[in-house]
Amino acid sequence: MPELPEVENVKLSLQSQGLVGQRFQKIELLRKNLRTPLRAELTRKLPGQIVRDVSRRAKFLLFETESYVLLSHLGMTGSWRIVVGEVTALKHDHVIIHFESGLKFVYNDPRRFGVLELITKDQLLANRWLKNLGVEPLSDQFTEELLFLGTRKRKAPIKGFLMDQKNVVGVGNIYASEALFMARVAPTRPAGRLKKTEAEKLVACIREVLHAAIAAGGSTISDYKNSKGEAGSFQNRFSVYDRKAAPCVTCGEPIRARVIAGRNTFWCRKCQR
DNA sequence: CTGAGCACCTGAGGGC
DNA sequence: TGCCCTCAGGTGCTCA
Repeated sequence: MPELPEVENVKLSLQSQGLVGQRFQKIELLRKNLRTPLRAELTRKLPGQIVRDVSRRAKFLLFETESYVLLSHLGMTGSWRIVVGEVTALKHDHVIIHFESGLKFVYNDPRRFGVLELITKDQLLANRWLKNLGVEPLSDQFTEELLFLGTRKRKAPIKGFLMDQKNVVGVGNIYASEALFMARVAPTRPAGRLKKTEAEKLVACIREVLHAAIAAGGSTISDYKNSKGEAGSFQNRFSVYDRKAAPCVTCGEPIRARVIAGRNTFWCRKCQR
């Protein structure tokens, strides 16, 4: 479900709904596992803690309290919703968090590829989910040098390089295709054959696509919603993603689709080289 | 080290 | 209507 723009919008909607400042009262675990075990320490350690900050690192949400950080990854189908008053349990609700204010915070995830883990603050850098993550694409650290030098001698397609979270984070299957289209680089191109000027262009296009998608509330293909239940609209502006055989928005050539780096990939063979 | 393929899981949609 | 197949926004593991 969610790439960087969607996770960023979940973060923003949670902030606007007043999650920061809420004090945990009770945590209900409705099952034992998501992708990893839901540890019972969640129910013991969080009560009494206050949410001090909600942030995002790569595709993870970080709920920070005085002593801990609650890490949440939405996998493909995870979602958080805030409920005022009684919770009507839905299918695939797995965790219900009660705050002292009466607000409820509910995690739903049909495929259960998500992750929810509590760590202490001093474990942040060493944490297994966070320690190997690459640079944030919207930060100053994501530069053309990094992309150019990082891709030298890489033979695999550039699209896979962009989706590998060890290199740059937050870019998934949708935005890799969209950014490559905007930069006019074919997703099949061996990463090491990227020219310097193209690396520069690609960095700018990744930023531009992600910013535009964030501003549009993310992309809702089937079920993505922010914590207020609002869908995104960037799917209406896809240039290539999920547009197999449809005319290229630039030249009219039918959009190609093929599995690259393990995922269905869309591009224009005329515009992208 | 790199890169490819598979695994995890449920549900939606298409073909028959 | 029902069955079977394929595919889906992610990512860690194993193997060559």
